[in-house]
Amino acid sequence: MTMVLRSDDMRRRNRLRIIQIVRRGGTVSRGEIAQAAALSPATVSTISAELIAEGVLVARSAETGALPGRGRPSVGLSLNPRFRHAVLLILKIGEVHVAIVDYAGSLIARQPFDLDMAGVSMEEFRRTLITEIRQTLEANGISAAQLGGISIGVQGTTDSAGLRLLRSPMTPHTNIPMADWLEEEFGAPTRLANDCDLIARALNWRDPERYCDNFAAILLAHGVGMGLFLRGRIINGTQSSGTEFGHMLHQAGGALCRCGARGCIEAAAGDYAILRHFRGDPPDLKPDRHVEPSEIVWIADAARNGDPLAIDSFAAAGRALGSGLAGLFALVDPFRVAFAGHGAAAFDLMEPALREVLRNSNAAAAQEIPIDLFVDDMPLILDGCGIGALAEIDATQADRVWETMRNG
Amino acid sequence: MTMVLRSDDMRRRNRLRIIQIVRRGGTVSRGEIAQAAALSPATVSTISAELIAEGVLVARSAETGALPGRGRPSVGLSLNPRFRHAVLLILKIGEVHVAIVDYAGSLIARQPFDLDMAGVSMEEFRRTLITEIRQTLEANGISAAQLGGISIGVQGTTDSAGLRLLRSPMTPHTNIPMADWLEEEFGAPTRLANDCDLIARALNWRDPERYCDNFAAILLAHGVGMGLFLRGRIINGTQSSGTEFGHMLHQAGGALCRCGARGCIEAAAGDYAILRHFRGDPPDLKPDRHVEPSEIVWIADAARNGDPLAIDSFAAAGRALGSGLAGLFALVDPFRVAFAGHGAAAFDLMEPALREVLRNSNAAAAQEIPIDLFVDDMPLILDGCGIGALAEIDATQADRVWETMRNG
DNA sequence: CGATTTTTTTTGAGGCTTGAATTAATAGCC
DNA sequence: GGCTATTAATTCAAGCCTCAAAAAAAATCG
Repeated sequence: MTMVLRSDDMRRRNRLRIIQIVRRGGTVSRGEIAQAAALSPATVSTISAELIAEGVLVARSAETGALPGRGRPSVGLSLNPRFRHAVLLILKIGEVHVAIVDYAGSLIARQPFDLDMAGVSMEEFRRTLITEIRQTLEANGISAAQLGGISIGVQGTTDSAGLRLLRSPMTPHTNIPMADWLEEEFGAPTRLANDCDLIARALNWRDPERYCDNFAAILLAHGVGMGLFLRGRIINGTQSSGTEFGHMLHQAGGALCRCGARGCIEAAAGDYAILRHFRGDPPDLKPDRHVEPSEIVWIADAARNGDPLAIDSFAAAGRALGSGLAGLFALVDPFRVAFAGHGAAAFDLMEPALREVLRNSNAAAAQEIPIDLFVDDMPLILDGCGIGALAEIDATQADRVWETMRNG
Repeated sequence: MTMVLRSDDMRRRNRLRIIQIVRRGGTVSRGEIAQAAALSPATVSTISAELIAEGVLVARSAETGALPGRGRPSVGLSLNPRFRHAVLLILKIGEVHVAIVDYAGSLIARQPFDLDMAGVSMEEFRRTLITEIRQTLEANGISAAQLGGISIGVQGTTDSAGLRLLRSPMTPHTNIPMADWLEEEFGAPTRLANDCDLIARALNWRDPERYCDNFAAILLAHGVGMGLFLRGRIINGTQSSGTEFGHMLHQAGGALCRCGARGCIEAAAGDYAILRHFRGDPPDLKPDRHVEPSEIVWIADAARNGDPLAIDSFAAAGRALGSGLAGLFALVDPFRVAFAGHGAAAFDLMEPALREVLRNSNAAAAQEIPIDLFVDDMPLILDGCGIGALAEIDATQADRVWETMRNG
């Protein structure tokens, strides 16, 4: 019979639920799963046997001893790290990181290499990516069959489906079909995501208590980006990914932004804006294409030593960020904010101005919002990228693989 | 056996799906339902028999003849209008509308009455509502058993759950537990919703093609509110309902708003703001508590006759609205906007300034957004309120009512 | 009036989940 | 060491649910 529709639907959901519980819990006994999933022990037993047979889960090999209890000891189930692997690709200005995570989420390889996307053709870019991924896979002995997916974190906007890089400060090329490239080459599902969204996802994964329903991750780097969660769901553009917080208007006719407009938040709070302000350059000076993070550190030091221009540079950045946040807080009430990226190292210099703007804003209680700092954004981006790739594989795996039912 | 968990879950979903298909389609045959729901005819037959036995659906009583085909004629199923009724309560400044809809969505009664919420105590307010609702129910012969729910549309913000009116321009009272009042009194589930959200919901219901994933409804009246859909879901505040578009900052240190802050969008685009501007009153003059819509019409006529101050009043309003929209468009890409309320009758006077602001904004293609006008907001609010109440009843009805299985 | 056509219902089978019973695996105690 | 108590996991029979196929129903057409 071909009845594979409604009934299997239930099974699919329960399989996925069990996988997710194990992913979240690390090592979980069947009984604990049953409780967490609100399923009967019988069902969990059946499904977990299936998942073990398919190689998705593994049962504890009888160590991890010293259990307190008296009766039959419970057997911990965990994700089989070797079931699948995912390739993570993090694109930054001038460099690319290739990483591999196993199915349990451990980073088993990470390889950065220089690549100036601005200076190469699309074809060259494509080939370089493929070569580097292939090399990393081979160096770690990952076969094509083991590759469950590729996840890419980028600066810039992608299409809604996460298949194309529409535009990015990293390159003058637009509408780059990166997912198609890699899916064709490696035969594994590939998705792009905005780096700020990945940071937000990583925070949500790492600390679901703190970063649950409503919060934003703001990346302070050369530009300014935001990943926004409202009511537990990530908010994206209607046509594209990412919320373009950095290009909301801060000041009409204000400083020149990388995007060509004037008065964007980024044009006051991005690295180049702080540097431009500190140098005393005119606000309509064309933004630098790249600023060494060390320069920002240097300006921050100057500010901490009392340099008035440096102090004012960061205050201006704080005001811009505050004004953008005030707008959002007016719209949807205040929420928790995490600042990430090397700019967060100078957040103490921006915070007074930012809080001042919030205090004077229309949103009640906006000045009270909790703010967290994560200076090193790379671990978060990798984390978020990995979570996304693995969740995708999990979803695939919810559909039962019939062929594994062959012999024994 | 008490096994009522997983298996029934599937049935519940399919019941709900069928009810929703009939609600959307009006009169639908079993075969059409099967196709729309991607269920087998057998399943639809079983479930619809159940629903008919429970009184949720009714089969066409064999008129509506003149079917073209040859074989057995299909039997149209439709919602049983008499299955349940819902009370709708629309609160406006100075007046309340009580309405009753039947289960099929027809408005079967509507009664406005004057009530100055600002001038009465909470207790008095409660009693008046209950009295009016009771009268309307009795006048239409609706028993308590037939009352499936109460839905309330309000200006102002409610809590996330839709149980309390947190604050509203209609009254100085705050945190009014309206849902508790009426649930206690009438024994029917009661929910509050912001009027702008209701307008957005109504548009989405009426024309799902046009108002589908991303759009906003902006209510132009004494104040300015917004109901926002992103990715097909309504966006609300993190602590409260409604997106407070009207209180986003338009101009730092600008005109005085009803909310006490300065420079809100509403303080330039609300009725009182237009009137204040036209009169030449200082922008920090305390806003009027009420402005007759006819005054706005009068000013609009003046503008159309060339009065420069009137023209400028509406231009200022258009600029404020444009600046708020530009901010949102920068954040999440441009989307379709519907303006509702009597202020929309003067939209032609605001549109040039609004489009001008968008044209100069950072959001690409923002000037191209389609804008629709709905001068009469009341039908939309009633519609949205009714849809919401009925959807709630549908969801309840998805759980099978066992007692109806008694005899025959 | 019977043949044809289209819709709906009935029937039997397969899947899924569940509570209860059963089996498995360990610690404690004499 | 052997027995009992205890807890975890599996097995089993039953109840739902959906589905495909067959049967029935209700028209039209010739």
